[in-house]
Amino acid sequence: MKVDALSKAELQVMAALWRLGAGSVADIQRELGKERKLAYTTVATYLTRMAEKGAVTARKVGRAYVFEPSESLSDYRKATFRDLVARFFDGRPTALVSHFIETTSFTDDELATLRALLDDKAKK
Amino acid sequence: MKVDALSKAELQVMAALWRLGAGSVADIQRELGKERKLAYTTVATYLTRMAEKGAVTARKVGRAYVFEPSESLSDYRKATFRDLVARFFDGRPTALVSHFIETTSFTDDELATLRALLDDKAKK
DNA sequence: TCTGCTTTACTACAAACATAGTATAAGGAA
DNA sequence: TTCCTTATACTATGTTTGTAGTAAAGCAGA
Repeated sequence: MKVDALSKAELQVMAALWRLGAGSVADIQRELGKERKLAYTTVATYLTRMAEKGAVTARKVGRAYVFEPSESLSDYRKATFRDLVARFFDGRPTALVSHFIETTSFTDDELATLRALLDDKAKK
Repeated sequence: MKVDALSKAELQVMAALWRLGAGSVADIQRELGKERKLAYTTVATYLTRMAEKGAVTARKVGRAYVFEPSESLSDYRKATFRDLVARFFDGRPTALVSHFIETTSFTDDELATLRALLDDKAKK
């Protein structure tokens, strides 16, 4: 938990892990390789640190460890946005929604979709 | 600019500065004091670093320097959310709004307000 | 069994960060 | 002018981060 205790580089590793679901150092390095080129041992170092911090869990599978995120991406996202809403919108999600509605330009389709969502909400 | 190049501690100083608009080391230390207790010289060190990074500007007023944010809170907020939208919602603000509408529970009043906002948008 | 890969363990090291002390200068009170 | 009080400048130190190398251990093929 407490994923925002991760450094930038660690977060990127975490992102790769979220994409994979789970994986070994080699898997993760491969997945990262698409955008970020890091030595195998560098990735291993990050993973070890992250395991110490409790951000990932490691279980031995045969010769190697398989790592897994301790927190799901959606939980992380939720926590991140809760923080942001707290910081910028006084903790009121409605304020955030208002802000974005006001400052975004939508297509007619998008407007319709959003309205439908609100109607749904109202019905319940 | 480029406020996300600030470290956590520096960001807190920045937040205090945004609240104040502008202030001397002493002012900022006082403002920070409410949540965060830091030595005067520590605050001064941060401010100096931040000035080097260009995140704040310093002008000598009498004996002391008065610091001022180089980027407004609202610009910072804008940039922050643009990043977040990019990371979590594939760059589509609409997706963010949808997400929040779906996951937030609104009062009737709030729903009405949001709907009114959408109507406004539609009219334009 | 010997030889390679694969993988972990341990170590390294420079840069950035968090935090603050000391020294010194400058302005105001006495 | 002498002495406080502020304020800045410079220095310091422990920690975290970013990045990776080396050594050693285990298993797989020849």
